[in-house]
Amino acid sequence: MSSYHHGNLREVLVDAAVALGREKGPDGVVLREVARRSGVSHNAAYRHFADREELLAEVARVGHRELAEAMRARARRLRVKDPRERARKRLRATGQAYVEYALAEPGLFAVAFDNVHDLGDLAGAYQELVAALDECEATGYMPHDKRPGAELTCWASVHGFAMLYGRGPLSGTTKRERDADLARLLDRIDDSLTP
Amino acid sequence: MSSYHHGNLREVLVDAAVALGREKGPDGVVLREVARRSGVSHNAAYRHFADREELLAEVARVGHRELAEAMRARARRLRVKDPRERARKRLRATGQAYVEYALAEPGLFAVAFDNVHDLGDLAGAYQELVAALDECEATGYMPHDKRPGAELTCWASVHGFAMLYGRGPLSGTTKRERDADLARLLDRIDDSLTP
DNA sequence: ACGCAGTGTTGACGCTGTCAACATGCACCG
DNA sequence: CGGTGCATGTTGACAGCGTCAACACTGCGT
Repeated sequence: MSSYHHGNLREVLVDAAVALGREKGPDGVVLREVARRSGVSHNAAYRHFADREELLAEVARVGHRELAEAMRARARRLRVKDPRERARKRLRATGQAYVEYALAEPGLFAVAFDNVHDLGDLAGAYQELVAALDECEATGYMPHDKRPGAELTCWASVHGFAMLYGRGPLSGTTKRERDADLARLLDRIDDSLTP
Repeated sequence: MSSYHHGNLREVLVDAAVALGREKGPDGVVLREVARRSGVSHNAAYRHFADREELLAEVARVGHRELAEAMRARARRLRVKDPRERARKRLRATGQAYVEYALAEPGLFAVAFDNVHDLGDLAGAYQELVAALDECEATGYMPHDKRPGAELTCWASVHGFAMLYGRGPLSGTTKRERDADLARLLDRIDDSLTP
């Protein structure tokens, strides 16, 4: 054993906790299992986190970052010239990335949303949505009177979809059918924001 | 003690479990606490439920019923003559009742959605939504080409709203502001379903 | 009158989060 | 250079949880 004092135990613990969150969701992030996987005694984590809650919050932060990054990455890949068409596609891509992340990482997504209490925690993802909507308005794709509150309606639709198809009552749906349903949802969002 | 054999312990246990679910959500439904509140030893519940999961499923069923009933009650109160206007108001009322139940009973709502695996569990509430949409189509308020998949978009919007404003990142919002946001959401649903 | 199936109880096990007491080793101060 | 204090890791304990096995009571059908 190189050192009794670990050096970067905190980081190792967070990594293990994130792995557990990814695999099994919020209830899978168990302090003693995190310690086991980190090759350290139970209780070692208490030198770095006040309690389980605090470790979970750290895992949640990782989820928030990954979600925001997934949305940003998807927007960056857009190759459209026409400004209005670009704005439209960008809003769509934002929503699609949100749902796809939620379905690809159900465990982390659940942790991320169980441990969020104000909008600031989701600043990254939220600002990506705001930027997409701003572009829709700036290019004239969306009329000004539809702009207020548009974040909420878009977010709610997409978040609800992720919930219903993730661990929810529609989780049994085929991927094929789910994709079609998502496309339709995005169509309706378009309809609701354009004149 | 009137009788060693209780008679209707199962019912008593479910009631206690429902009360706990209402107060503290899914994690609050603790077998031993349910037994304590029912004035019975821990383990008594095992004569009526295979495990905690099975008791939780029963609590969830109560949530499903209450939700469906809240939606039905709201629809029944409608007093509108003009068929198209009636259909419009009914759809609105359905969504509003859904959100209001979720926010009024966050604990039970969470239990209900954590323990649902197929659409059949929510048959009551779902059929209320289907009926409202059918009426929209039948009266010509909604064009036929918008009908397919309309359940999903409506449900997703409203469910996402309930999540975000319930235990989610927007739970800090004023009731006043929340009501305004909900009204706007319902407006957008209207926009997306009408030509 | 009796025995048996249904229902409730007691006690145990291993798991969890958390607290208190103890051990270790690095960094700094004399 | 030698000691010491503080950060960090360990050990052991406790209560609470879900669950299993063994036991106890009770009333029903024969």
